[in-house]
Amino acid sequence: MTTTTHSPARTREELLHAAFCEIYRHGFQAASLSRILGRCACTKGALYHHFGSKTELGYAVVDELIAGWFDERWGHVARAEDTIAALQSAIDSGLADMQELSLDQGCPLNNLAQEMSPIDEGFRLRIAKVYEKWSGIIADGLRRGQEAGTIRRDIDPDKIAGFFIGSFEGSIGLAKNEQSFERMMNNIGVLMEYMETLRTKRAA
Amino acid sequence: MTTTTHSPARTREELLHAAFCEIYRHGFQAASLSRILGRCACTKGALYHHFGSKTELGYAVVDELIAGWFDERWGHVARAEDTIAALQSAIDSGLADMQELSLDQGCPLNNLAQEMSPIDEGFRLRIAKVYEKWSGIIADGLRRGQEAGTIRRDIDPDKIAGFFIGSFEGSIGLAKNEQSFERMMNNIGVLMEYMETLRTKRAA
DNA sequence: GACGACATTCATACCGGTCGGTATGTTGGT
DNA sequence: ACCAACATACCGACCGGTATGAATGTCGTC
Repeated sequence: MTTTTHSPARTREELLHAAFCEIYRHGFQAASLSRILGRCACTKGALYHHFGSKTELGYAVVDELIAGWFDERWGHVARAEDTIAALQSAIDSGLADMQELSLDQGCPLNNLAQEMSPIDEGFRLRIAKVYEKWSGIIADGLRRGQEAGTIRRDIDPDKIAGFFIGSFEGSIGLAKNEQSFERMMNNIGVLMEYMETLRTKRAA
Repeated sequence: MTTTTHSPARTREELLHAAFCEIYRHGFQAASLSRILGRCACTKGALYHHFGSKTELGYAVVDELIAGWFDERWGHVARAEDTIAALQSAIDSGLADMQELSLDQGCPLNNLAQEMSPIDEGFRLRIAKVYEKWSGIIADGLRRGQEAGTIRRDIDPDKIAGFFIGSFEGSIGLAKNEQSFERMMNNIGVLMEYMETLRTKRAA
């Protein structure tokens, strides 16, 4: 079991991580295999042993890395009693990452979505799956609130969930171009103020 | 003055248009000069006569094409009495374009912003200029409304303008990945409902 | 437990194609 | 004669992908 060199799974993970970094910085199309390999000290043989093509490597980054990070950040919303408060706490706890990463480079998922979804159906479907899960968590939470009487019944949870995600991603994208942390916080602040208006008077 | 072939200005415009189309479809980095040239039946000599590099060609697309289109669509908001109604009418009048273009390809400016702003300061500044003008028009309109008593005085026009643009672009981006016109209309609908809450009770 | 057959896990060298960019030639107007 | 406005041919660099071979276990057999 113990090997002097890397285990095969370890090499695969290193490739995935290196690929993600290059894709995050330059986009998928402009991320060259040689730079990815240089970043993790692997060779092309290792890459094409674990992945059939550059595209499949990109797919794996979405499925195995990015999708997991979204679960880490937003998963607890699914088990929270107060959905709106849970969204706020997810934002607050990710604030450090957002200041140092999202502000410069944006959201990895949104970057890929904007670049690849119109030209590669495989990327589009994989990205859509992540968005659907995220959206479903929020919508379900709002529905639970409606049943519990804490969220207004005259709003459509699916619409609101889509609006939240769209506004959230749009705010990161705008702030990234403006290089303004203040812009990002302002926009998210307005968004969360709006979310608060979805509570029933009884809940407030 | 009359020439049998193209005038120099005409050739330049054709290059700009072809470059925009390729950049819009594939992104700036993946837009190859050979495909751009094939699209407008020009040669590399013509391109490098009018533009110093591929990057300068891209800059010109932002400055001379995209910026102008934003003025066409949103410029009238600057002269409108009811800013929120003017935003709604700008959306309504652009609905056809949004259904056939934005839904598949997204917003040209936002696409470029997400791809290029982190890796090329020249792009970032040119794109920021367009966003600032757009944002300024909306914020100024809201300020006029505040002075006239039709817009609530407890809101910050600059914050709201940034939120509007972020949500708007985010909604287009989300709908583009989901390929759902309904998602886009839902999100913009929620956004405009929120904008309506910015009116004073007197104005409503 | 020694040994050979086999599969896994890579490393190296190389491929044709395309990239952005340039050097030089040609043409038409003034 | 001169210069703007191109057209053509060509360049080295780099791209994604492949062919081949070398280690390194893995496992059945005796």
